[in-house]
Amino acid sequence: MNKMIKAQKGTKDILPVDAEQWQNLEFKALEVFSNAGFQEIRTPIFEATELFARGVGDTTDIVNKEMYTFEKSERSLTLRPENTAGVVRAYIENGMHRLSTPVKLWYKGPMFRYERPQAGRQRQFHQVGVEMFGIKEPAADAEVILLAVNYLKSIGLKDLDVEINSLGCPVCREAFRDNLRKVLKPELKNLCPDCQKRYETNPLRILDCKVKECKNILQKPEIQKIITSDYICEECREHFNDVQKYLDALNVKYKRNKLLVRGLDYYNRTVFEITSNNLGSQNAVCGGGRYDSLVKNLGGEDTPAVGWAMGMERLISLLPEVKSKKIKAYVVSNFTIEALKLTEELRSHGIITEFDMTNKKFTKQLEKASKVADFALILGEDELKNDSVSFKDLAGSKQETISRNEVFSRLN
RNA sequence: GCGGGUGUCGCCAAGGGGUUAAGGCCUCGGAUUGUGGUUCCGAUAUACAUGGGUUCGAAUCCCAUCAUCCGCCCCA
Repeated sequence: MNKMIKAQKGTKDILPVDAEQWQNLEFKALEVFSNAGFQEIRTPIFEATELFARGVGDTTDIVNKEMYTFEKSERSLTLRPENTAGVVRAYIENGMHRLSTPVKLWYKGPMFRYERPQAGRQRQFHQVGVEMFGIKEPAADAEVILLAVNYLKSIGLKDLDVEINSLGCPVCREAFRDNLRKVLKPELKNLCPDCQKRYETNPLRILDCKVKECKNILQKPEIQKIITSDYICEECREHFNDVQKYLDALNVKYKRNKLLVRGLDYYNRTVFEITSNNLGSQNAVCGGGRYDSLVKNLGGEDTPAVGWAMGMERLISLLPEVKSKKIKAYVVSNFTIEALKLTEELRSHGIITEFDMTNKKFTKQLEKASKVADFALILGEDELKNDSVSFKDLAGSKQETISRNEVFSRLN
């Protein structure tokens, strides 16, 4: 035998047994998002590397160490690690700011990140997500969060935890960042190496460091004072309060998590995450927030936006397994032409039908039928003479001979 | 990039140095000759991740590599 070629590390085949689950997730997405006025957009799987560097942010891990980048004709291209940047690019490039506001889009598809695979993490994985452009008001944040909750409900996931926070705007966040740096400076040497880097690149991320020493340092009163202070400015606070007011009115349960800091640079104001306790350490099924400056940063009109993405593999791992549907009817006959014709006729009536193509012995065909189908339709010499069919319920042992026409009503 | 666990047929597995490496499931073939789901027989024509080493002898002990899983980082 030749050497086996295997699926690459961190990639998986989605086999027929799983396909039904995937189809259901996709179908429900179409249904729920359309209902809320979101339209599907499909963007390319690879884009100019620069799009992600500028869009996602060049201090992020995603851009720094996780991108699948390759050169072709002296262009640097990258397999998309997420889809917000791509959707924003398409929004700008296609002049979608001229469409009536808001522009509401959703997408699904594979994303690629070069990381060590583990539970709930693959190198090729799938996300479903929504983006809404053109609305700066907090109602947009609330609608988008509600949509996430509704989608999860529609696929059968309830009781997940919604956490929200506000990162403030560039102005107030910068002030907070400076304060944080100031108060952390004396402890800089005692922070873990990662946090020492974060101190430079994104000090907010130090807040959710899991290293014990860092956690202890953060407990110091003078540091706590900064962390717990409501640093965001008046306008940002009002925005955030409204978001919460709307969510309350919509009966969306959430927790405020002051340490929630998302890893992508483009977020401002509202950020949120939806997590589950049943996922191991990769516990987020949904992450998102507002990104009011991204469209402008990527060369478009200044356009506020808010959106989220969910990891489809993680959703599926939370869902109970489904048994695949059985074949409805199995035609048992040694008259191949007649079996073919009856099968085709049943299928044209929308009945899932198979017949035995190998023309095996009667008992063998019936044995097969009992394994894969609900009903056997026996078409032998006698039945052919009378233009009838023997209709056998394979769950029990009832069998009766009925006319051809009756078959369809029995099976519907 | 860093830590830890695990690799025996398509799947689940037993065996922890000694002649043909159990068993179960699935699949396929056969027996019961127009009646299946039970039973019985048989097959899957060289399955111990790979490469070294120790040994008279290795699936079993050692080393390396690879794969996979779990955790860190980060994210969905």
